[in-house]
Amino acid sequence: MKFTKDDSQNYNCCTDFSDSILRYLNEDQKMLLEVEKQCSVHKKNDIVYHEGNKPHGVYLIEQGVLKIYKTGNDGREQIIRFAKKGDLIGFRSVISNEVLCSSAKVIENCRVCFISANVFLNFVKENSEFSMQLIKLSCKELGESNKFIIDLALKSLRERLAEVIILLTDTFGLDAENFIQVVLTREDIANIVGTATESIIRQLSDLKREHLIDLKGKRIKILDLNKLRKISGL
Amino acid sequence: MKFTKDDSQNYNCCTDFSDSILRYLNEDQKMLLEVEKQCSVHKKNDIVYHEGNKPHGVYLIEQGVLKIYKTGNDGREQIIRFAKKGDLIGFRSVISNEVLCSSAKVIENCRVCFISANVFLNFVKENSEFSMQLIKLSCKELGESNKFIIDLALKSLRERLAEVIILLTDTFGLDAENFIQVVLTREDIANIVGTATESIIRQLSDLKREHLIDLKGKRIKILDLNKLRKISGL
DNA sequence: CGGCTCCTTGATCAAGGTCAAGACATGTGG
DNA sequence: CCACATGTCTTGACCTTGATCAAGGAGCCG
Repeated sequence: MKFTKDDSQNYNCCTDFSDSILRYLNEDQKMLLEVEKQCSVHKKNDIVYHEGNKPHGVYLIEQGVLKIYKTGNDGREQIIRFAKKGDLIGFRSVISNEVLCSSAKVIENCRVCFISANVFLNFVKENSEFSMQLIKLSCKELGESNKFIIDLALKSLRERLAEVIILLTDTFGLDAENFIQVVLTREDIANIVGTATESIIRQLSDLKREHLIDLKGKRIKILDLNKLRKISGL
Repeated sequence: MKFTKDDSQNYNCCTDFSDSILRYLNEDQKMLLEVEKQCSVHKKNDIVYHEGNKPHGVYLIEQGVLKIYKTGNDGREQIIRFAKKGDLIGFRSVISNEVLCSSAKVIENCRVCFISANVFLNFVKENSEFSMQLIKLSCKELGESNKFIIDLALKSLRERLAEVIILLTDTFGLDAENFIQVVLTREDIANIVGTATESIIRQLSDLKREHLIDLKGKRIKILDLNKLRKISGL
């Protein structure tokens, strides 16, 4: 389990919360946060937190991409979702005061801002607007998780892969050439879709053969989003 | 879509909130609730709410059992969880102000207490203790949903069935003869586990042959909970 | 009794998992 | 810069799991 922490903590980061839930903190809380926050930098494959451990606090993603996943008994991992700039992670376990039920691993080098459990819980207790927004956030995530359950239970591999490609497109956007702006291994994709790496490779080349996507190494280029949407059953 | 509503609404029900999240309401709110609540009785197979509709409010289960499920494109349904006495359902959609993402159907005749969206949202806004508890509740459900995703993605049919039997035991308890105190069709069980009815029947008779459970009609008798736990991989 | 619904079993089949081998790419140390 | 090692991708062959289809049985109720 690798863990890298940059020494230069608490340099001037996280000063802009405008696109995160922290924008709902009041002025006093924002000032407190400036003092209490602990920023750090993590490299690809670093593990920011690991399931089974006690949560020490929450993390706001300043920059970069992480995967949030759980590991099964046989070691296979299932990716639950991704976190990127502006996302708050780790609050579920802090709120419900349970051990962490998932791990967070860096996919693209990132900068995160740590807020200790105490400080965070006080923010929630003392600020009804913030707590309302946090309920909304957890309800939104709950809705997404429930949708995920349906997908896994009721959809075929092909349908799920099409849906994941759309999800990645929505989450990370496309560049000028219509490539999805994130680089994942085939194994990562398999671990989102919930299948074997080889199966993903076969399904991807099917989609390429049908001219719905194109493949350049690990990068995926979107050719026909509408047909993908149709396949995914949305 | 059947829907039965007893005429005798608002008879003396729901006076005891001691085992539900509504116990965190303050005295004023409890009084308001007495005026605002709308109680009703629903028979087996009634649909209390249906996915895709706008949510009008939340429901507290006074008595009985419901299944919370989603329907796939091909009509197959996936049960997400059950609700019983003391459970609050429908709040996710009310909070995030989206259409209902699941349906609720009666499995055992039940009495529910309806609280309109407006009244409920005011409860949340005005009472920080209540809102804190609601965050906890939704985080707890989020944790369970995430666990469900792993099960579906990483576990075999046999493992999942063992886990569901344990879940049913924990949720509904055992009677004096060790029968699980809920009656589900084989199809219902299949729709929790996420598989076909016939597959469930085969797996159930395997477990019976191994003397881990016994079957009397629809009723399931627990013979060896420890081995079931072992199989489920918990 | 006849008409439901639900359960059960057997036969067959397809989707996707697993294993093995090779290709390609990337990175590292000498 | 090369040689090597490592990680990832790809393909083919094969096999297992569980889905589907079909038919019959059991229980229940008007």
